Amino acid sequence: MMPDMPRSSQTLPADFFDRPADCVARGLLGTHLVVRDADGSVSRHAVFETEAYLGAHDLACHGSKGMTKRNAVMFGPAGCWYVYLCYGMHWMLNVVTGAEGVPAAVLIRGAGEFVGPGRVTRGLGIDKAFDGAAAARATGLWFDAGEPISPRFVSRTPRIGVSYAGEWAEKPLRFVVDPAKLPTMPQASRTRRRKP
DNA sequence: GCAGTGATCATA
DNA sequence: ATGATCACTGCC
Repeated sequence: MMPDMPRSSQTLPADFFDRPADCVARGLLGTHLVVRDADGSVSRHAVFETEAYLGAHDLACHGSKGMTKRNAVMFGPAGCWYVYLCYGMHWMLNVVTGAEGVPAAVLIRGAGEFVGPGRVTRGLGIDKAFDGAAAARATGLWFDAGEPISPRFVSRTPRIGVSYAGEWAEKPLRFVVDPAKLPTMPQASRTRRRKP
């Protein structure tokens, strides 16, 4: 290991993702999504919102319908990108988790200035070209470790847009770094409501 | 509140 | 070949 490499620039290894998706989704909060553009410049975006899709038994997970051409990478090794088009317009960025054969992944819903999964990919120029690639420096899109986020700043809610999934729609598998709970980041002007 | 948008998948 | 279905966003 490089002796002077700061922790914040350590690339998350593939085995970071070889865990249940909810563990990975929680663990990704506070890490940095890093993208290298064509000109070699690199930008970093702190992850603040994720969702876990647990596997074949999770009725909100694409993998619960069996393997198709679209979702095949979910069944592959952990640490690969799963990117698909939603509603004909929005690319969804996921990272595959867990053992091979288990169709699980984590959706990146918010990072840096980008609020919402479609805005993350649009802002970072991510599309189908990354589908199936490894989350690693070599592919130009990866995660670096960041400052760990204390549990007191993390909220869990049901996942967005999966109401078709029965009881699975209600499971608290969305993870959010709640800006209202962060003492170091003044958010008052953004969150304050107009007085009646 | 709801239209836009097009790949994907099941059905035939 | 056809139709339903979307892990969403932006404007009404």
